[in-house]
Amino acid sequence: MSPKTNEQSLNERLAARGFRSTSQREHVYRVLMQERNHPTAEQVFMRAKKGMPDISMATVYNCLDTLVKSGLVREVNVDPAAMRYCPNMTDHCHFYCDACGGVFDIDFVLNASCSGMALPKGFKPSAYELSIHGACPKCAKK
Amino acid sequence: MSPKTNEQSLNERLAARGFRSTSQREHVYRVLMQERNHPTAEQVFMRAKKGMPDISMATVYNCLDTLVKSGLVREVNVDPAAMRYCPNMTDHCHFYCDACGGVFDIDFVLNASCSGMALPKGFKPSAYELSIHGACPKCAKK
DNA sequence: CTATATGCAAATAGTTTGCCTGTTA
DNA sequence: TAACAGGCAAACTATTTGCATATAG
Repeated sequence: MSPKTNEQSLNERLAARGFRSTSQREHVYRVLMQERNHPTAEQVFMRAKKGMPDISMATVYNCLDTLVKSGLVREVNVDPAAMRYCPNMTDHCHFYCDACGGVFDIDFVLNASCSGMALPKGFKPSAYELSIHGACPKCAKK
Repeated sequence: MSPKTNEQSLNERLAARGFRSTSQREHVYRVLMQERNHPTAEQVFMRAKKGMPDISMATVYNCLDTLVKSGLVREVNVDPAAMRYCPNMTDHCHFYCDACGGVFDIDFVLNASCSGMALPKGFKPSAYELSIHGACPKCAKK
């Protein structure tokens, strides 16, 4: 993925939902793509300020919301304290390390044989989120 | 399950973790068992006040925390806005209806063939939580 | 040009904390 | 009778809102 491809995809995606392309939205998206460790909104804010000192917290929340609505970013909710954001839109789930607090992407598709069999008639699922808690490889060694 | 069996189990469970049995804890647990629709802490508080008008919000949070630590109640985190609580400790996941906001228990066990295959070496899982978003039978009809 | 987005600060919601009093084992 | 738990109110954190200004299309 070249940066240019990402920018194009960003603009297209925003436009597709009727959102304007702004420097703040591009910047927040770039911040998320740069360091993909599932930052909280607060962490995104602090990183975003480095390259754009005048950006405000409210704008970061607005941008994140817009990016989520445009399908470019996904909300992750492993930690009850604060929402975390992830620009990886492929099917995957999240592993939350209870020892170090880290969040890891796990490639994993809940296929029909797993997810469909016990869902009672009438329920129409639109999204699955699987969170796994435990110890990451580094913490498990101790 | 008779009420007496539950009380015994409650006291035993609390004692097993070194917690005392108090009327507030028993009451909060009874509230959760009575109407199992995954209430928020606020909703538990309002229901608890009916039979115990002097109970405080902080005590409700304390009791919920104690019950969770005793393995009698589980935290459910489908809705980012507020934590929800569920006294159903059997293996199941939660279906969150985006239309009406309801939370439904779905009997579902993530068995080894589903959950184990893609987890990279080194990760030691301790708990899984699967949340499904979509429309419940009632809302899907519209 | 005009609808939409930003920046700021104040407001809100959920949850936690401190401190003193009450209760359990 | 200690250690633990509850009540109350204030504090804290994450997020949202209102409003005036700026900007994209």
